[in-house]
Amino acid sequence: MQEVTQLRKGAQASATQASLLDKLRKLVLSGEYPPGAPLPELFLAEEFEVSRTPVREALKQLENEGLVEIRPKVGTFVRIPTRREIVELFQLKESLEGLAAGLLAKRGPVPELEILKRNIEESERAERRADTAKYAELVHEFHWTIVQGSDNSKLVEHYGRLMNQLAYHRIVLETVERPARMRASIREHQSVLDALLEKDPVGAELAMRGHVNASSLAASRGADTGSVAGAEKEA
Amino acid sequence: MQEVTQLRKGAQASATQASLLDKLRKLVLSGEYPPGAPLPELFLAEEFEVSRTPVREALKQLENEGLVEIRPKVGTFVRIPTRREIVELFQLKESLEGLAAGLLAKRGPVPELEILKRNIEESERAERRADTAKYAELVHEFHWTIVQGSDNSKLVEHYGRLMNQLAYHRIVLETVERPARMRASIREHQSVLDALLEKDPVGAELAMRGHVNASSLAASRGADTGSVAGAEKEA
DNA sequence: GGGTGACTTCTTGCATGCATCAAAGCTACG
DNA sequence: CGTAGCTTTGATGCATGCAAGAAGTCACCC
Repeated sequence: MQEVTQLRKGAQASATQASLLDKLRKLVLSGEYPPGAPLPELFLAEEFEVSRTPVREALKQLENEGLVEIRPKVGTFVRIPTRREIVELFQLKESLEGLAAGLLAKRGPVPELEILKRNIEESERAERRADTAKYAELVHEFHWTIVQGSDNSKLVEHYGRLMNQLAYHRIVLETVERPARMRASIREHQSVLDALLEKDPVGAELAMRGHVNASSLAASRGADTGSVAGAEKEA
Repeated sequence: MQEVTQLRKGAQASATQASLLDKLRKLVLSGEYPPGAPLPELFLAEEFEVSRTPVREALKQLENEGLVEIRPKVGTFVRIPTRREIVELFQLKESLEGLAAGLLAKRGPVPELEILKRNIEESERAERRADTAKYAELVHEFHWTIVQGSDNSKLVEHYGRLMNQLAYHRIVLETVERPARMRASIREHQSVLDALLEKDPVGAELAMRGHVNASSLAASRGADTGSVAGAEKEA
């Protein structure tokens, strides 16, 4: 089957570049390559059946996104975010999501509000069923809906970068924070939505920030289970 | 220890690479290559006496920073930020600087406060002398001092990316907004500092946001210089 | 036995050749 | 005169060769 790919290599054209970056990002974010793991260009090149050049470019991009660290003449490694960085990112998250909520509130009646309403209803059902997986997915959707509803592409862009770096800790959030805070979290989502429906930007921003802050606190408290691999030691 | 690694991230990378990126960025930001101008790899390679490879990597980075646009198989061009993006970026700026001011206020007595105090004093002198160049520099310093004083490296990082994209409009701010708003702006700086001295995070954040917002309004009002090259055609 | 030095190996960094593709220009035809 | 299709051109995208540097290894000397 690979033969076909080989033969058609020319026809794939630009698909290579973007998809390679996506694949690599996914592998890093999913923990397939754990923090601290080396990512040799040649290895990846063979793995994905391309030459070192596109792999190299993808790695550079990932470095820029804060997901890997390139040490010149040494190698590329999956980055280990420090505890401090996590806290910093959560502070940013609070601010950006607050901004998003405020902007969305100013937009008046938009389809996003209906989506959020349904999201909360579904969340309540998931909570009653104790379906934490579904619940986690819904929470993720809720936050992204608000950010994208801000109608500010630059905000979405920065938020995306931020969330990529927090992707690891989303796992923590979903396994530690969620079960304990489900009820409270849903209530907070509801107050955000209430403020949005009343077109109250200040209220929406404050509600959102309060919610994110509460989640973050719970998350970083629970994050003391960290240190995935023993690669925490730095030279 | 990890801090050191962190800090070096931007600075390192085999002298050629980093300096090449800096040079290119500077040329784009300064307007040496105006918006819409093509940036052929080969041309730049000869210009800087390196091969296409490092040029290519630098351009990719600049694309990631939002300064250039790479159209596959066509070429790389200096990016023209749309009016809308400018507005979006100013919204982000307000939020991030507000966050920074709040965080700085929480930090208690730090050397930054003294720096800000002196900055305002100097600004007043510059204003009396009608020295707009010096004044512009001081304003820039004031804002950056607060952001860096937030002691949040991720915030600094995102803010830097943002300001790079606004670099063009800094010129507008400095030529249009400044002269008209000098007095008001200084007063606003003073109220930010007052809140900081009182360790009032909420007050500091609000003062900062009010100030940024006022500046942004003035700036976008004056920014009607848009549509530079004719490459604006949309599909 | 401990430490120092050169070496080996593995990795990246850069240069360059070739294939590919988008767009502009030209030709021929309706 | 206009337009469709072909050709030419110029740029990127990718592959690959080569050199340089950083770590770890091993032998050798004290």
